[in-house]
Amino acid sequence: MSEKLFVSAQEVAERAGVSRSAVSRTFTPGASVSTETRRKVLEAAEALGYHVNELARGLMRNESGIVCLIVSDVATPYRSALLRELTLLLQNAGKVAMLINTDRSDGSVDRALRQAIRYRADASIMLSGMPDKSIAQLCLRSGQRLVLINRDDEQPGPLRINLDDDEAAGRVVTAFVRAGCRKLAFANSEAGTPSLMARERGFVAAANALGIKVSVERHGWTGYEAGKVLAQRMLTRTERPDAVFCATDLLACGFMDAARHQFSMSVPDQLCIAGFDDIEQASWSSYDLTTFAQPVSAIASKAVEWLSQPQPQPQNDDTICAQSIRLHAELVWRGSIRGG
Amino acid sequence: MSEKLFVSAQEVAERAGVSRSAVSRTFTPGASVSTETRRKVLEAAEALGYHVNELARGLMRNESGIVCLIVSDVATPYRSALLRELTLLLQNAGKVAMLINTDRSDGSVDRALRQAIRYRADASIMLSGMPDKSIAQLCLRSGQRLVLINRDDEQPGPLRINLDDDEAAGRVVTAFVRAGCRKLAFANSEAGTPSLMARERGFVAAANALGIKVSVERHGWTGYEAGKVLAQRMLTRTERPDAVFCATDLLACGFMDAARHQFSMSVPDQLCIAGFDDIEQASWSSYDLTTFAQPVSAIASKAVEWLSQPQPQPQNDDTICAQSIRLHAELVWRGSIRGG
DNA sequence: TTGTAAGCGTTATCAA
DNA sequence: TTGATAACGCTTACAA
Repeated sequence: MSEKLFVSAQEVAERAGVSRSAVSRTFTPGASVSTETRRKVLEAAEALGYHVNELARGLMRNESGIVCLIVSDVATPYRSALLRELTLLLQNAGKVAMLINTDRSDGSVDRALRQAIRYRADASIMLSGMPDKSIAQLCLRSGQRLVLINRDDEQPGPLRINLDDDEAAGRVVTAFVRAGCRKLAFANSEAGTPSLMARERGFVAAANALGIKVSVERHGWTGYEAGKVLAQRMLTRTERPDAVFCATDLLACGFMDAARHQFSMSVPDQLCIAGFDDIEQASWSSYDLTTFAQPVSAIASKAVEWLSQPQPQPQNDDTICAQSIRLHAELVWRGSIRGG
Repeated sequence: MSEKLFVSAQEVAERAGVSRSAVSRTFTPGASVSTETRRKVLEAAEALGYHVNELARGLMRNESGIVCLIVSDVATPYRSALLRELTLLLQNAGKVAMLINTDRSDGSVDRALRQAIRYRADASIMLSGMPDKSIAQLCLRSGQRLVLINRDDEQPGPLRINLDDDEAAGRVVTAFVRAGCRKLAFANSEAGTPSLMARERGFVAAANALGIKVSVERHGWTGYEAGKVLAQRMLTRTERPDAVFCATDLLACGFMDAARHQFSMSVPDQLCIAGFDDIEQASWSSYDLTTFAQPVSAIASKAVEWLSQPQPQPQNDDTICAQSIRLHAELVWRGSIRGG
């Protein structure tokens, strides 16, 4: 807006009595400047309140330092925890996070990626949604790196970080059975994201392998309220489950509250419950929920580490060095399953 | 990085058989282009996968479209809710959010603001911390706008959004007294931020006006665990309070859990509790907490609205059109105080 | 309505 | 080590 308000390297150079390139070099790590010129420049810069213009620098270097975080439901405990970790590590790596909110509307994710391209982000990290194949390819062709966290393995993108959801789900079955439960249930949302579905499949498969049938119910969008509704549905049946695995902690909290306060059931005596994510609330005394911990900091550091590496390889247009990382979700034992 | 990967307006112009300025105009709302040229340009752009370079555009226009959100403890329910609202509204206003995480270390906030300057952000919105006066002045002189949410009224910055914390605290006293409570307590953190202290002062003052003494305790950093510790301290005394106002919902949840599960007290029969923020968890059945709602969306829309206004006025260097907005925190009645 | 040309604040190249 | 000079990709007078 309006008249030249920010101080430019030119002005600093004039005041310090050096060339503008001397100023540039002073602020470029690893450039050769004599201590004397450096001192003069820094002094002038300080006095004038000069700060490098990253817009111009990014234009020249073809590297903006910006990393886009594409995410929906930022206010959700698990998402915000991951966000915290990512922004922290990005900052330490000398990058800066641009936050783009998506919703469930059509094209929301694509718009986010286009935004990332317009700002010439060095990379985009997707925590939610699935990008259209063509737009993702455009990102990659443009030299933008793409990281997909807990997204589909089918999705395009050079780095994919996933958990062992299905295998984890199997471990819950073991825990439930060991606690003497035989009437298992799985409470899911209708979101249908790959990780959610993998948990469901893994749970059902492991139970079936033991000759146990699982009643599955899906409702809403992975929130507390949906968990309550699911409980209302499953606990009003003639044959109540004696153990339920909820696809996320938020569902589990809602389920547990409904079971206790609306159906006067005691957890874990009459009903064992397990969740997934290990959000902060899972450890609160009122819930004391047995759950799987998302290795949030491991996820974040894998992602940022990968982004900080120079540039993997020459890039042949199509499958650009796709890489997949599978992390382990640790079971956190608490009081919502009998006989820990 | 490597060879020119992104498509430039130049290339689009060549393909479309027009000048580069025609391309520029096509992507500038309100510029004069004939429908025919526009069509040709859009076609070529689509085919080539062209996207305006906001870095270069920002350089020219002296307006980056970037708004920095400076915040600590992003993963906290209230903060992340505010963050959600802000990013959403900013996007709708055609801006983009840059997220900068601060911590309690010295200079953390100043570093964040310097980052904002380097990226030539149009504005910075501070949800946490207090900027050094000199760096804040630098922002303002540089033409960057500053919004302070729930910060000190003393702090520099042209737009300050605050709540009526002290007045709200007074209303809790009334509610407690009406419920028959006489032994009041206030549970605070050691953070000492202006809004927290205002709640404390308002509560104590209103109680004193009624001839009631308040026991005040401060501990930790406004989290669930701190609430538990505070409960342990205040409930092991010979004279237990019969009502406690916690400075935030997170403290209240911790306090309530400790009271119930460690001291077997019944809420609200033996102990009335109130909180502040109205985080999602406050409405969960296990807590059912009476609290004050932060008018999150009002806060966000006031901030973004103000940013979207052209540019208030000519700006005389020092106190640049400082403006203060005071919003009302509504009491949300739930079950943690008797006799709602 | 269109094209030409001059900047915006950097960094990179290349002599000196 | 230093200083000119040419990019980078865009917008915006100004002239046609």
